Amino acid sequence: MAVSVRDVAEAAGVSVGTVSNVLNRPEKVSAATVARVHDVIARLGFVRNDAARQLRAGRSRAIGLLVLDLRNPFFADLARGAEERAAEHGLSVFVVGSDEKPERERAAIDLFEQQRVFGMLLASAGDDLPRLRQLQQRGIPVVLVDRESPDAAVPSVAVDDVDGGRLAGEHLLSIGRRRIAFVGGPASIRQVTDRLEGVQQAVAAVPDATLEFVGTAALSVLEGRRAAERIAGRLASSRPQAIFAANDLLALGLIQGFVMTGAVRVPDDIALIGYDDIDFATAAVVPLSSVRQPAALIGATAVDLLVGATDQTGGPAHVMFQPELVVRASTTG
Amino acid sequence: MAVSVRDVAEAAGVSVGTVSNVLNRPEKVSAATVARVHDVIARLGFVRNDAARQLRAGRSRAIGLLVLDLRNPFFADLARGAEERAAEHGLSVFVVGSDEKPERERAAIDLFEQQRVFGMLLASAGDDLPRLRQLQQRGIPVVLVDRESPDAAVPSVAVDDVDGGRLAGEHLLSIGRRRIAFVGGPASIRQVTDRLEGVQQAVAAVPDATLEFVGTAALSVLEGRRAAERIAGRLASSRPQAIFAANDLLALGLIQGFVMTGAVRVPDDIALIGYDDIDFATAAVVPLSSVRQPAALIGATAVDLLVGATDQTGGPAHVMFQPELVVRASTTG
DNA sequence: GCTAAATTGTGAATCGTTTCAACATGAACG
DNA sequence: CGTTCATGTTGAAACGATTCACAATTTAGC
Repeated sequence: MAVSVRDVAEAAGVSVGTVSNVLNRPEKVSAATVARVHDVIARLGFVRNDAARQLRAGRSRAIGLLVLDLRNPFFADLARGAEERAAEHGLSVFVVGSDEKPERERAAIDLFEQQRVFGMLLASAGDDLPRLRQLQQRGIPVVLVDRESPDAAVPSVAVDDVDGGRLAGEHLLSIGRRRIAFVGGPASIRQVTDRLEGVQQAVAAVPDATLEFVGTAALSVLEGRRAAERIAGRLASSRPQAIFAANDLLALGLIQGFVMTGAVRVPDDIALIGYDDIDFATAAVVPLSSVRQPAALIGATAVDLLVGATDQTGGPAHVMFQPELVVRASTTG
Repeated sequence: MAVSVRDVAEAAGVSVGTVSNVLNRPEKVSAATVARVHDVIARLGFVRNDAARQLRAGRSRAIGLLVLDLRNPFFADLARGAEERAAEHGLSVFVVGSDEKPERERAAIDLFEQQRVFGMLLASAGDDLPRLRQLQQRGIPVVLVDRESPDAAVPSVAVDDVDGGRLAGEHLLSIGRRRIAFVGGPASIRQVTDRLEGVQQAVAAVPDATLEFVGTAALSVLEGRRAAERIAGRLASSRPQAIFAANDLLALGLIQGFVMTGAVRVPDDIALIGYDDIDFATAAVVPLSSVRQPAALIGATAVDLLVGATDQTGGPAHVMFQPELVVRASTTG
């Protein structure tokens, strides 16, 4: 059906080896032959078959990127950063979202392995250390993204989420709030537990401050709205004075919910801070305070680590970025 | 290096053909052999090589999905809808963003072709009809997404953008505004021109109404903010009374810009409506009116068309959804 | 004019899986 | 006992690009 190197070779009156050389090492072939072969390629509409190249080469020219949630702008930015950097290395990126589900995560990693990807960037919850070691042993480089490596042998690029959580907590305390609530979940997600730990530390340092945990089923706008309804449904006196949401999607959902019920004013009744500083945080009803992470840079750096990890033989690298507090109206009051 | 069927066959004392049968048609193999082979597979850590399967099969089990902008939640939703439906068919989806750049679009399509994807879903600007015909001729099914097919032979699933534009325009006129502005661009993007055409029709139907075109370099939050600054910088009397933004990202940027400059109140001074009805529209400073498109459904339907297009031999299908007006505070006044 | 060296080009082997015609083996039947 | 059938299993061919040792041709050097 499709045109192959063999067809091209025949039509151009050369051997398949020469066609391959024209494609991959044109300097090894006389100018006249290169031109002739290219003519035939254009005329016949020859398109290289990646599967065959890859089979021969042993690995693919694509990177597998697994993210927690494609709909979260933070991960979209991260993916774009990775894509851009990968393109500079002549690689492409295969993005898959796990939707926070461990089984989808496993399925994606299996798929990547079957595809013999160049390497994997894992920005999802998974704690399957043995699996990661196994992948490395099988020669597939892995970089953990947006999460600190639990194992020194696995390179990682992350932002210090505990520190970010502390930053958020300290900020809420600094504006005089004492009854703090952390809204987030499920606890299987590392980012959630780290950020919670950070705010716990901050709260523990102030004698009369308390921390409440409000669980959610996911890190989505919808779940935020639900949490808001639950909180607004309580007696005003038992509501928290400030909320730290595990990410901006939740935080925006919370604002939405509070506005809809009308019972809670932000920041007067409850101050609110999110995490990630996505574009939409600025445009919210009440512009949202947040903890910023350099999403695109994280993605780009992860690709660099992956490429470096295969080139040089130095030990695995661990890059850690510092989160940055961004104060807006939702915590100004 | 890696374990192959040959290794498995040898270790299990069977032929490679039998190993393949165990993997693909276990009912053809005796239960004892199936069990033995599976044991060996687990022990040796055998992982199928997709490249080899694909080379043999002639095509990949992955769908290529090209979108205009990965960071736009509308496309993220669309991608998720496609991914989910594809999974039901045992297919995976390779999502690539073109960032509105024709050359990146071409590169992505070339990549898909080299990968011998199962089919392509194109939700990007491209008007390269000959290329599409060529792909079809070469046996690669193509479905145009979120854009009406300019060629009956190419199946498509879309929302009537002209109608959506008219809906938005009529709504702005119905609340008494007469000096309307359309903010969007570049004009190379079909969605932009279609929506513009729709609002033009609506405006043309009302004698004293006028339409102004305010161009942007991209459909992003940042570009929306810039446009807002330009508009807010004019004399109040020469500003439009209502704005229809080509999508919600732009609209949210406009709101952000207007709030920052403080010179323009929404909707009192300028009413504002966007397009796509992304999740964040509800949570905006001023909840944003919008024109809703069933993003996930569009993605899922596109996959169905692709799968159907290869199965049955009926003519190419064209699915058209109707957009829906969603009125919120940004146009209530 | 002859040899050594450089330049071009060749073609068979290879990657790992699937397919399929052919072959055992054993059971069922008359 | 010989034939037919069903059930399991085999092994070689194919998919298409790349590689690499080798061959053919040209150029350079003396």
